[in-house]
Amino acid sequence: MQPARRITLTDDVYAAVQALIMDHEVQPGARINIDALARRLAVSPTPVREALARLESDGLVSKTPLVGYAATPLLTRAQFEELVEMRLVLEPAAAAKAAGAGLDAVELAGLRGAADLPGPDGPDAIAAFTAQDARFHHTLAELSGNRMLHDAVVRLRAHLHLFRLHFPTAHYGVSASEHHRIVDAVGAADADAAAEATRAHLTAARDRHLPFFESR
Amino acid sequence: MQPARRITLTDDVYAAVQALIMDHEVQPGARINIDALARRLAVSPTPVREALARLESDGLVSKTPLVGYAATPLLTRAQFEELVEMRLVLEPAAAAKAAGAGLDAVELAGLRGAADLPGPDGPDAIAAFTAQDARFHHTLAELSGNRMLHDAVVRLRAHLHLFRLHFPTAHYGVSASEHHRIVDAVGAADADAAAEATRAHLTAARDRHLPFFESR
DNA sequence: CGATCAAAGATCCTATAGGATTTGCAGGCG
DNA sequence: CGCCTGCAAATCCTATAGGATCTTTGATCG
Repeated sequence: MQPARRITLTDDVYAAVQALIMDHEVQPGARINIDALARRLAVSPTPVREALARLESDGLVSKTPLVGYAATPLLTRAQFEELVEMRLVLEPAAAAKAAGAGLDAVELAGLRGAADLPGPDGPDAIAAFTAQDARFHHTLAELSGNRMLHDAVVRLRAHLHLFRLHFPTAHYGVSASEHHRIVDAVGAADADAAAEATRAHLTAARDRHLPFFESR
Repeated sequence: MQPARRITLTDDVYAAVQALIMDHEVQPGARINIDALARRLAVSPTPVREALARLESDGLVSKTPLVGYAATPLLTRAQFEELVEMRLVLEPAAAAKAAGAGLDAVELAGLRGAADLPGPDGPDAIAAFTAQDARFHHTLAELSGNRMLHDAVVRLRAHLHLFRLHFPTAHYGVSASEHHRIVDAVGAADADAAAEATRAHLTAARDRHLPFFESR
């Protein structure tokens, strides 16, 4: 049995700062004061610095020497296109591998459960939607059986999450049916269909998000 | 003109530790003492700790709380297979995008120059071979025009480099012709041929490396 | 002879203090 | 009126010291 309690402050700080950025409590592009953050979290600057170094690798903050850290600015349209391209490379491949992996009933049920998305009711509907959508794509990547592939997908999700929360007009319910098409193909062990369904979902999602860039 | 002098110790330490691991001056799996490393590099533990945090994100070291850091152990056969799978997802896509990007003569010449590989003569022939091979795949990923794709490929190279140096029987000259097939396809702006040539190269390289696992 | 327990050593983790650098603003000059 | 120079404040960066934890070694008991 593990202690279940966090042992290192660094991990706590890492999670806290990640949440801060994800929830836009610190605006994109805003500078991050190490000392202030340390006081706010009631820890010393050292673990803060360590956590920020890890977050820099994840691309959530950027560091300029002798100046400080800053939250990564919002994605430009070009970067967004790159992100979609990258997802189109990774996620169809993950879906295909999951389809060919011979999943058992439990794994398939878990994926199917993650495919459903919450409706537009309730508080924090946007956050709930985003979290559940992330869970589905995470699970799909995990079921590919390739850990490196999974990690790469998770890495990208951070950026997408960041982007979406800032343009909160999510499209409830639209993605769910597309998700289920993917699940069905995976369940049928049809690798080509799974990849194709994933491609269709990603391009559709891309087109849904694209209008947000018109206003900038 | 840049100061050319080190601005942050952390970056220097990061590079130094990376080199230490890449050159196997610290054995895979060996523990890394923070204080000893700080003394060796003549810096304080703080920047060392910061650099190690970044290296952990890169997967070159692993941390166990209250115990310390350790160099990542050698790839198991399963992990090696995963790595190849991952490369088969990323690099053909990168080659295809490079082929469709309409490269100018300068860029194409740079890629062609990187495709040649040094012969088995001279000191540090293995290191030279590995470095040049890395440079080719690096350049190819960069010419895809997608920064995220490029970063992902670079991230994987670290692991492969680690693996190869430990099994130093490289296959000089074999890869070069395969490299040139890729360059030709990219130069002809034939995306499908570029992807296929890259796939062929990667699977061939995989088969060349596979025998090393028999003896373990 | 093997296993268990205890204590010493080493190491990591955290906190605090001082030096160096950048940034912002005020004042003077062209 | 605009631009530049100098100063002050804030911030980051580095170094050092102390507390907590794990690992290891040695001795003792079954």
